[in-house]
Amino acid sequence: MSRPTIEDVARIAGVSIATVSRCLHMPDVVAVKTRERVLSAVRQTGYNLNAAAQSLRQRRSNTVLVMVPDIGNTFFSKILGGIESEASAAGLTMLIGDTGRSRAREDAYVRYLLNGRADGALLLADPQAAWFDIPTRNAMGLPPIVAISEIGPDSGPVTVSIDNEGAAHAAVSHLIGLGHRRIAHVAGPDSNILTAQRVAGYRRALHSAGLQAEPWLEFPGDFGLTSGRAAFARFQGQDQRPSALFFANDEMAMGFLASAYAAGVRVPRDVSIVGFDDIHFAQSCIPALTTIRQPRAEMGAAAMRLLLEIIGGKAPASVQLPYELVIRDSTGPV
Amino acid sequence: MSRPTIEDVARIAGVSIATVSRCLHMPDVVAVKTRERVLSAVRQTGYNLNAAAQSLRQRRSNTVLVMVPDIGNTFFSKILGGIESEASAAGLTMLIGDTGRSRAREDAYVRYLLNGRADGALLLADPQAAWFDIPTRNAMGLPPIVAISEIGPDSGPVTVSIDNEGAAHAAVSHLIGLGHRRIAHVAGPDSNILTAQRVAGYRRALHSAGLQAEPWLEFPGDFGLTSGRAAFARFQGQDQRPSALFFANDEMAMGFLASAYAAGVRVPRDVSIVGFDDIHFAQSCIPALTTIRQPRAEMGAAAMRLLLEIIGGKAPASVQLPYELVIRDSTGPV
DNA sequence: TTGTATGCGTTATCAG
DNA sequence: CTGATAACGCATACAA
Repeated sequence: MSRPTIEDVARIAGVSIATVSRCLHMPDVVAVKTRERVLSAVRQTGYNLNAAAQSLRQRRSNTVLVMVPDIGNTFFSKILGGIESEASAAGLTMLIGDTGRSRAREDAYVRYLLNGRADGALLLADPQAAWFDIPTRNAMGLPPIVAISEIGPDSGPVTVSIDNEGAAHAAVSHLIGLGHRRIAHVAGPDSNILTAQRVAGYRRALHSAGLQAEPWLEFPGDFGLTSGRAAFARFQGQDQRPSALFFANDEMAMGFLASAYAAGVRVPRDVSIVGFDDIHFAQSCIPALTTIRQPRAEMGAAAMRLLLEIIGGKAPASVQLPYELVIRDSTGPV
Repeated sequence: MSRPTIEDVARIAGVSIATVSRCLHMPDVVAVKTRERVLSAVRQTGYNLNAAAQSLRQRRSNTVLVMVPDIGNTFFSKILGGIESEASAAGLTMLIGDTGRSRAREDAYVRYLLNGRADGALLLADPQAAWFDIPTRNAMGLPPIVAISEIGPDSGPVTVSIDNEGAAHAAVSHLIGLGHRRIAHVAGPDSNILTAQRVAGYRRALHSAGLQAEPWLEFPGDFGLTSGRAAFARFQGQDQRPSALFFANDEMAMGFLASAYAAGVRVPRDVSIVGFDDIHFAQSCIPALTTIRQPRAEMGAAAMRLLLEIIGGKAPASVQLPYELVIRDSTGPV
């Protein structure tokens, strides 16, 4: 048997479909007795609104799509929490699409958006394609997009971010303040816009202290555990070992910590470590990780609010939120 | 300006809307010249299908909804990967809904499903409500649901899981084999069905070895880092300290490890630790964590395949997948 | 190979 | 307060 429609309900309640619809959306405009009859018919049939029909008629879906590059990356979870709370407060359902940084999957979600299944989107990563060009989008009346964090300042879309360069500067300055002079940086992947910003902050901090930025102190990385382990191997192989390392994210720092521990290199006695992000596990690293906290829930919430404004016809400006240096046990004096 | 419709395309291409539709869905049935005219008109207008209209007409949405209890829990990411690959192979878009184990949010996603916005759902957690009662659902022609892992055997829905009791038994037997006799278990939350299964396996393993299951060796927990730390506090406060602990998940084990390290208690020298799940960070714990690996990608893929079968009208049986005891460095002889 | 016409289930407008 | 009816944009059966 097939799904009951509004018509089935109407017939059973002995009213017109218009009245049923009103009972569902503006209950107080219909007579109490009628309303009761209708609602009872709704229960009796197990009726549910057909979203496709509703959405076709109303020209909106009451859904936001959040495109995430990698759900497995714990960094994103709290952002999602912030988004969700704002979204549901506005009566929207938040749906997450995991692009896996794959072009094909990203395309699939973009199509989803273009097909009108979401009223707008939040983008948590550098898009693989340039489909999001804002002027074009707006001209065509397409659903708006707000980007979070991993996006360049000139990319077009409205953005929520922190001052990545400043944060990197603060992290490295903390190490310098502890007396470190030979400080390495383990960078993110070249393809990621954040990488350049954090490298720039690292270099600027060195310069501010009258230090040279040495190429051999800039380690490659890809945000993964393994590249943290690789960084340790490289660290250990060097004649002039750095006394401190600043990592472009926490996960790489954790990989380094694991390798260091196994090799008998102690943190912070032998080397100081600073991460970036303050992910959930940073507090339970051994030792607990000094890192840059991004206000993730706030970032998500702010982005969602921006999106709602845009949907509402306004044209808000991008937002920059404050970061925080969280000093734990992985950093110490030289 | 508003979104172009199929009619705009038809007008510009000088054909009927039926032909446009055919160009999009059955291109080879339309003359090459016509097709070219149409596709060019599509490009020119920037036309995109209206999913609501299509879905209303076709009575399906080509979408699967995956309900996750907590996106921040790294355990779920690989499951999602497995689901995604099967889903996209079948031409379906995978959408993730994060219920946050909240009844209200779960309801929102269930409504989403009931409203026909997804053709089926995958449930990665114990539902908060009993809305998923299968016989009722099928009778009403509602979208099918397949559950993964965290669900009781009699709950109704088709399920993909591992033998949790057997896995717990294997973990504890491993400890017993190493000579441990006083073995504690840090359990999951009572509300979670897995908790009882793993406790049962723990007890059975003790009994098999002629040991008593002592209530004071069963620690409460909630799957969070903090309850792992609490377990350490309790462990340290005991007169007769266990020589080994089996945790109902890796995250709690990690919390324990961090506290133990800080207190100078060494693993596995002073105490052996076994986790459950083999999450991403398990290999980078200090020391690397012995744990039970669940074939997460496979579980996701299997669940998706089951769902597709059900959507296709079949009535497949539940599936149980093999687990694996991964022995790393956190367990050693007494 | 193409066009015409109908209906998918709602919401909103307009009368009554 | 309630009912009839016209879109919404598309896919498809049927006719040409």
